[in-house]
Amino acid sequence: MVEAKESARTVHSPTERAVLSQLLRSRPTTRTRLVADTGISAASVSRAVEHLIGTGVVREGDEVVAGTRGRRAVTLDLDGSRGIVVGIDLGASNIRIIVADLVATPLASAELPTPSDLAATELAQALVDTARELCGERWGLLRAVSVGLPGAVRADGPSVSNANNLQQVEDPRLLKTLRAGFGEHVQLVNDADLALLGEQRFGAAVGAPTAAILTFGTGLGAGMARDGVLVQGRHGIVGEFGQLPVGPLGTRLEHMVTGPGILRRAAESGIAMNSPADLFVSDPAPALAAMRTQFDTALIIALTAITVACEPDVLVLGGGLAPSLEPDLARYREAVELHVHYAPRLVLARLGTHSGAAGAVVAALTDCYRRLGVADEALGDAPVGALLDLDRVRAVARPPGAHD
Amino acid sequence: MVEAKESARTVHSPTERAVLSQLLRSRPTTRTRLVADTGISAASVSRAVEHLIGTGVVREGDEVVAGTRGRRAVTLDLDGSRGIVVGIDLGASNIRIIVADLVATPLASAELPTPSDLAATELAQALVDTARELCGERWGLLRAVSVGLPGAVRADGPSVSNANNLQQVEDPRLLKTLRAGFGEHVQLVNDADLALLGEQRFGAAVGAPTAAILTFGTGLGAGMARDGVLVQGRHGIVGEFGQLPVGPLGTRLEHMVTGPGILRRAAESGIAMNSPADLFVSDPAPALAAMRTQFDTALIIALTAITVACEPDVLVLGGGLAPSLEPDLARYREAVELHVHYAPRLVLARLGTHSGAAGAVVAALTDCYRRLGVADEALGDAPVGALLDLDRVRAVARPPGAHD
DNA sequence: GACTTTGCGTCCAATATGAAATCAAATGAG
DNA sequence: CTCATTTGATTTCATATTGGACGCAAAGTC
Repeated sequence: MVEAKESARTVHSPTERAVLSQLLRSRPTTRTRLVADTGISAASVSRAVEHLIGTGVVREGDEVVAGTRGRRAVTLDLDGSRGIVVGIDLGASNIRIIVADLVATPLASAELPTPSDLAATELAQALVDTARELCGERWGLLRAVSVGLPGAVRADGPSVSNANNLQQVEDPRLLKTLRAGFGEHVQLVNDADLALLGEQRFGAAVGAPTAAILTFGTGLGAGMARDGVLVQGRHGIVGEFGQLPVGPLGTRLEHMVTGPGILRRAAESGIAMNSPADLFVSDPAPALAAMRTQFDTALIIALTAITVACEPDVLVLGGGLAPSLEPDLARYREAVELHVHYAPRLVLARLGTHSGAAGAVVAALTDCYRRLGVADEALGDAPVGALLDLDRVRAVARPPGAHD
Repeated sequence: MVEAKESARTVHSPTERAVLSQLLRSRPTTRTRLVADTGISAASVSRAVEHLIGTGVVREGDEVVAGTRGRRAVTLDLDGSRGIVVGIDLGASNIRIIVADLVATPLASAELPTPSDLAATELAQALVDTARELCGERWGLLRAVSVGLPGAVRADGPSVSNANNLQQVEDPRLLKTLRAGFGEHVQLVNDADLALLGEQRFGAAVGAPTAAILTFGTGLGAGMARDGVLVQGRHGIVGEFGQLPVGPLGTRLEHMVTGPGILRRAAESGIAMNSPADLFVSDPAPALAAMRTQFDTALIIALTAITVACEPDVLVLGGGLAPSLEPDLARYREAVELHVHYAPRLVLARLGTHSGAAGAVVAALTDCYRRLGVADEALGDAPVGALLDLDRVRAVARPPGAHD
C-alpha cells in the first residue's frame, strides 16, 4: 500500500537532497559528475550516495565505457523497481490507465469505455479494481496515483466543480473511495493540466518548461505551466478560457470552437453538418466558410489570451479536433504574433489519446519524488531521460478483464 | 554608489539567511521570537544576530515593554538607515520619484511633467539628476533603483518594446545612461507590474499574495502576481490583454476601454464627447448608452481573462478612468462570477498616482534584500509592517529644482 | 612492468550546531 | 529592602557535518 514504510525512504540531510536532486536531473550519472554538478565535495557525495543506495532509492549500474584513461566510474541511477505508480485519465467517454515504475517505464496499460452510468462510488471502485488487476503482484509497491478529470479541481479537499461532461466526479465520495482502495496518496488533477504535463515530459513540448495546452474535446480545456510547474489556482479555474464571452451576443468561446457548439451553430444556421471536422474541408461552401471565419476568430482570441496569460514557449493543441487544424497552424501563429508581437510555437499534441494518462504518471512520480525529499526545482525534470515510450505503453496494454 | 562594498554585506550561512528572512517577515521582533519562528536553537540565533548586527544589516532597538515578568527582550530590526533606494515611475505624461530608506520610510519625493521631447539619453540623465538632487547627501548610500515604464520589458538586457506612448524608452541608451548615473543595480519594469507591487504592499491589495491589476491610462496595462511574485515572461508580453481582438471587426480590447479609443469611437459615431468620463454619467443619451454597453462588454472580457489567467484574490483597477467605474464594480464582479463561477475582489487602486513609484520602491527594496541573501519565499513580505505612508510621501515632496 | 590518470573511500582538522549551564535583568513576595 | 522567580541572552561543550589531503583501486600508455 501507498503508506508502507514511507518515512524510512525519506531523505533528510540537505546534502543528500542536493545529491538526489542532481541525480534526478542528470541520470544516469556518476559520483564524479555529481561532484562537479553540485559543487559538493567528493567525500560528501560519496557518503550521500552510499546512504541513498542503502535506503534503496539509488542503485549502481554497469560501469561507464568512456574512452579516457583511468579507473572507470560506476554509473548511478534511481532504483525504479522499488515502487510503481498509476496514472489514470478519467475522460467523459474513455478511461486510460498506465502503470509505470519509478523511472517511468511503462509496465501495463489499459483503455476502456467510461461506464458513465455508474455513480461516483461504483465508478471509483471500478478504477481501483482495474488498476489493481493491471498492477498484478506489484500492487504492494504502489506509491502514488494521479487521476485526471474533466473538471475544475479546487485545492480544498480537493473538491471538483464544473465537471459538466461527467457530473459524478463532483461527488466527494469519488475521492474517498479512491483513497480507500489506493491508499493515501491519490491526487485529482484537471485533465488538460495532466495532458500538458504529459506533452511537456514525453511529447510535443519537451524542453519547454513554460508551455500551455488547449484541448478541443467535448469542452475547451486549457492548462498552463511556468518553469515546469503547473499554474493551478485555489478554485481550479485557471485556464478556463473557454468561458470568455467573446462571441456575438456574449456567446462563450467554448461554444465557438468545440464539437457540440459547432454542430449546434450549424443547425441553427440551417447548414447540414455530419461532423465538426466538416468545418475544415479545403473548399467549403460559402455558408460554411463564414462559420469557419468565426471559428478562426474565436480560436485566435483563445490563443492570444493564453499567450498573454503565461507567455508559453510552446502551445500544444490537443483533443479530437486538433489534427484538423494542422494546415492552418502557421496562419494562426502569424495572427497571434500580429496582435502581441510574440507567438509561441504552435504544435499538435504528440501523445494523442495517451497524453492525459502519461501526464498522470508524471504527476504521480512527481508526488513520489517530492515525498522523497527532492528539491522543488529538480522536480520539473524528474524523471528526465526515461521517456515514457508510447510503443511500450501499447505493448503492455491488456484488454480489461485479462488476468496475469 | 550602488556597488560599494556590497560583497561584505552579503549573508552567507544558511542559518543566518533563515534568521534574516524571518526577521524580515516579523519585524520588529526579538531573539526569543526568532527562535520560536525558525526552530533554530537559541545559541545559533544569538550568534547569527550578533553577526548580522556586526555587518550593519540589523540593529537593536528600544527594549520591549511587555507586561510579563522576567528580563526584557531586546527588539531587533533591520537597520534601514544604512542604505537608500530610489523608485521611479516614468509615465507618458508625468514622472514620479520616491526616495526611501531600507525599511521603506519615504525620505523625499518629487513629481514633474515628463519632458517627452527629450531623447533617451537626455531623459535618463534628467532622471539621474533629479534623483541625485532628491537624495542629497545620502546619495552615497544608494543601493538599488527601479524604473517603471509604459512598455513591455524583455528579460534580455533588458530591452523594451511596445512602448507606444513613450517611444524613446525603447532606446537601449536609456538603460545605459541610467546605469552610468545610478550604478549597476538599476532595473526596468513594466509600470502596471510596479503599480500592482505597490498596491499589494501598501494599498488596496495588502494581504493578497495572488493579485492582478488593470490600469486604464493612455493604454490598457495589466499586471499579475502569484504568491507575491510578479508573473513576467521573457518577452514582457504577459498581461497584454489589451491586445485581445475581441471587439467588432477585430478591434483590440484596449481601444474599447481606454480614453483615446473611446474618444475616437465616439467621434466616428458622431457623438459629442469632451472627456472619456462622459461615458459614465448616470443617465446617458441612447447613443452613449450603446457605447457604454460596448465598454462594459469589453471590460468584462478583460476582467474574465485576467481571472482565468491567474485566479487573483484581488483585482485592482487603476488609472485615470478607474474612479468612474466605482458604482459598477459589484455588477462587473457578478458578470465575471456568472462566467467562471469565481470572481476576485474588485477594488480601486488606493495609492492613486503614487502606486507606480511606490511599487518601484518595493521592487528596488526586493532587489536589495535578495542580494543580502534573503530567501525568495521571504521576499514577498519584505518590508512588511513598514507601510509606505502616503502622507509622509507628500510631506517629503519637494518641487523639482529646490536644493537641500 | 612502471607510470599516469581517473575514480572513490578514509582520515582528520575545521566548522557549525544544539543542549545545558551560566549570566543578566526584570518582577513580585515577604 | 532582600531574595526568590521568571524570562532573555550568552557561554560552554559535546556532537555532527563538511571538505581537503591522502591512499588505494582500476584502467590506459609508454
